[in-house]
Amino acid sequence: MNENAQVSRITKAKRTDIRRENERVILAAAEKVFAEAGFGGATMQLIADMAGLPKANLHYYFATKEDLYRKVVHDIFEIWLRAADSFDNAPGPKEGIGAYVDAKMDISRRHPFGSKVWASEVMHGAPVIQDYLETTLREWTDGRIAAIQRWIDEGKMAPVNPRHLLYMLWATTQHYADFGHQVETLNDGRALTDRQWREAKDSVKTIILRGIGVLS
Amino acid sequence: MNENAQVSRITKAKRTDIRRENERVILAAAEKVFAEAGFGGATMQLIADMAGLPKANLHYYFATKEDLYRKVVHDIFEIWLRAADSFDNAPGPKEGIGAYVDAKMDISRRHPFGSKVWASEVMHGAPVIQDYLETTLREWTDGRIAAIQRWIDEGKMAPVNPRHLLYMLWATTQHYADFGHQVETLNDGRALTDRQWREAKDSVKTIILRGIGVLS
DNA sequence: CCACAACCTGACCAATCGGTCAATATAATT
DNA sequence: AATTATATTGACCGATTGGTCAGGTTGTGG
Repeated sequence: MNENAQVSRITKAKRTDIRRENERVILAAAEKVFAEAGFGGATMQLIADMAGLPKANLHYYFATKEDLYRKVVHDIFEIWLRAADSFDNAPGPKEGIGAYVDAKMDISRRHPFGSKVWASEVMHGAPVIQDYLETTLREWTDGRIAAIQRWIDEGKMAPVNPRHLLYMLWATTQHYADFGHQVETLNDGRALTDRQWREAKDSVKTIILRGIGVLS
Repeated sequence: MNENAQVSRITKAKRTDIRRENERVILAAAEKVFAEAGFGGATMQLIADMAGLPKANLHYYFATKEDLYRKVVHDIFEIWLRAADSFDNAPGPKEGIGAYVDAKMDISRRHPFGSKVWASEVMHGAPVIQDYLETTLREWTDGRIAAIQRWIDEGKMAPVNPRHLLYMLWATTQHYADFGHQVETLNDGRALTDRQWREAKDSVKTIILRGIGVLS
């Protein structure tokens, strides 16, 4: 019985793995195709080919193209939000904003497809994640604005408009993902090296931190 | 004969006007639809409806969907490049970069659709304007980098990486167009007022100019 | 007024799309 | 070994797409 239970657990895990692995492969392929072709330009056939599965199999795991897309957008939003943790529990703007830039730049480098999908979604009027913008993002933004305002009130940084500072952080860090192709083209068609990514990070942090008066 | 010539000139101008006016209407509709739906999601029928013309009429003026798209992208690129003039003939970084931010922010406000089409095009790997990136944009960028470097060498601004400063300028100013929907949602769903646009401009300029050491 | 060119458009077409389904194969349970 | 649940897939379908075209209308120069 013990043996049976053991086998049962193993094989049960195997079936779970099939589903999880296939969903993972499909989501990865979808993220890339949606990023490169947009929602309208992406086809289930293209995603299926990239995932190495028959198209009908995709519909077994994700009922519709929109369901699949929604999952992709949701996943990148989770990653995006998690980067916010760098902001919290920071003693001051230098550490908090510095760490946030680092985290967002790392996301741009490691999840360029997801970043593009998110950008594309917002650019087209956020048809499927409008509620996220109005609830979660709204609350997150209000919280950070309050934190920045507190730093200003405590004299830890120059009095700048916290909202526009946030927008500047988002825009600048996302640029390296969303406009990565342009950045690469202007870099002789080559992807940025480790050293170049470090220089980009440092440049962004230097200008912004000095811009808010926490660097000489 | 004089009368005939006069009439001829008028009527000839009228025919030219028909073409020019229809092309204008079609391009305006196309810019909006491409921006809101992406190239793949846009349909000739939707553009035709928005332009108030039969679909077949669109194909009379623009042979294919891609031709139409190409023209839209080309037009916004021209506007984008023209904003660069603000950069030139400036005595120093404070005036040059300040004027550039102003110009780019005005473009984001007045041509939000075009900005989105451009962003979308680059995000999807610049399938139709790759040559622009490699030639015109490349030369423009190299020129401005040299100009910024000259300012640095002359001690007119802090020594920052000119390339990443440029990227920051592009990203930040474009953000208000490309992510305009997000900005609007976080502004209680209302478009920015004149006053808010002015505040955005001032915030961006203050942070960046202080960031490069030309403001106390 | 005539002849020619430019402009307009409803009807149509092949291709492709997202999605369905019945039949089959594989894995898990008893 | 039999049964059930899950996973797989080729073939198919209605709907929509970009694009075509023949036949019409309108404007233009002689």
